[in-house]
Amino acid sequence: MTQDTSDSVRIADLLHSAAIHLLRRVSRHDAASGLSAARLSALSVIVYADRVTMSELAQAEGVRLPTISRLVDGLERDGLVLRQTDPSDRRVVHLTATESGRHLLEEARQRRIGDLAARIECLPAEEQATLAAAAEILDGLGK
Amino acid sequence: MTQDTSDSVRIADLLHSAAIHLLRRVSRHDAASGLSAARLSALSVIVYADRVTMSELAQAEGVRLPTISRLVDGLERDGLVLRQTDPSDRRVVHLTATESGRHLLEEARQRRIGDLAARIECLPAEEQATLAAAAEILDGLGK
DNA sequence: CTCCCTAGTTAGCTTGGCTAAGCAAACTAT
DNA sequence: ATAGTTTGCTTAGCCAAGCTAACTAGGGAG
Repeated sequence: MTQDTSDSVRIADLLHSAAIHLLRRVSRHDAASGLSAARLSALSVIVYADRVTMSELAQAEGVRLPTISRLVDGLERDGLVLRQTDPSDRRVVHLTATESGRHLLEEARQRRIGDLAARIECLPAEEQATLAAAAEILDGLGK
Repeated sequence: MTQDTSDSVRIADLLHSAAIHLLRRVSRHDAASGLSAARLSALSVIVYADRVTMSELAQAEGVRLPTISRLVDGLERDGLVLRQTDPSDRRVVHLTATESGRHLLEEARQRRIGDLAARIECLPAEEQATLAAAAEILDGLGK
């Protein structure tokens, strides 16, 4: 029982630090996109959700509505996303990525994933399997 | 060969998204520290490195020197870190955390790890082992 | 001593975070 | 209906955090 707790704390610690290092590493390529970290992250949510409201995006980014509003101003000005007011409830604004937004994000994603995949490819098959299994478990953990 | 590549891309993709979700989740507790994300992250580097120069910190954070300089101004003003010029090369500034800085960081870390550990603890032992193994592999991957 | 390089800081800008206040659309209730 | 409330977003105004360019000061090479 006490053992269970200290084990999970140890694992949590390792995973936490691994996640930090992983993201620090892959995000070094993001500058090539020409977008700031905040905009790239918001664009990513919009692209993968296909359609989100301002409020949903704010919550996903862990940021307040006014922050998102200005961030989207920038993305819209750059032609990466579109605002569309919902006809059935004219208070809500839906966001969708433009073709150019999707394209830009896909390139950024490939740079990140490519870096990581190249290093994973050098691992023995067994370790690759462990990583894949762990990723699935973590996915479930997020509820 | 082609299979190897597409496998590692698939795994990279899963891990990347798992890392993002993991950090988004645990960082929700950071507001309780009273520090901004940038300051908390810088403090964490200083505490774990024990002693770093401004340049080292800038590189670790993926940010330019002037940004770090002002960030450290804030941390110093809050009594969380100390600047000390190196006597053997008076151009370089070493940073160390104060007791209060270390304490604040430790609390923030516990909030993050505690959240994660609690969820890991609910997993079957086998899945916990997989996570632990994966974390070790990822650690090695960062070189 | 002169020149240049390196480490940090300062200045001035833009972007990204916040709260408070505003506004219009959609509810609720009398 | 219409008065009041709630909801979703925007605007305004503040401060922190990012950048580049320009400066200061210490070290090293000649």
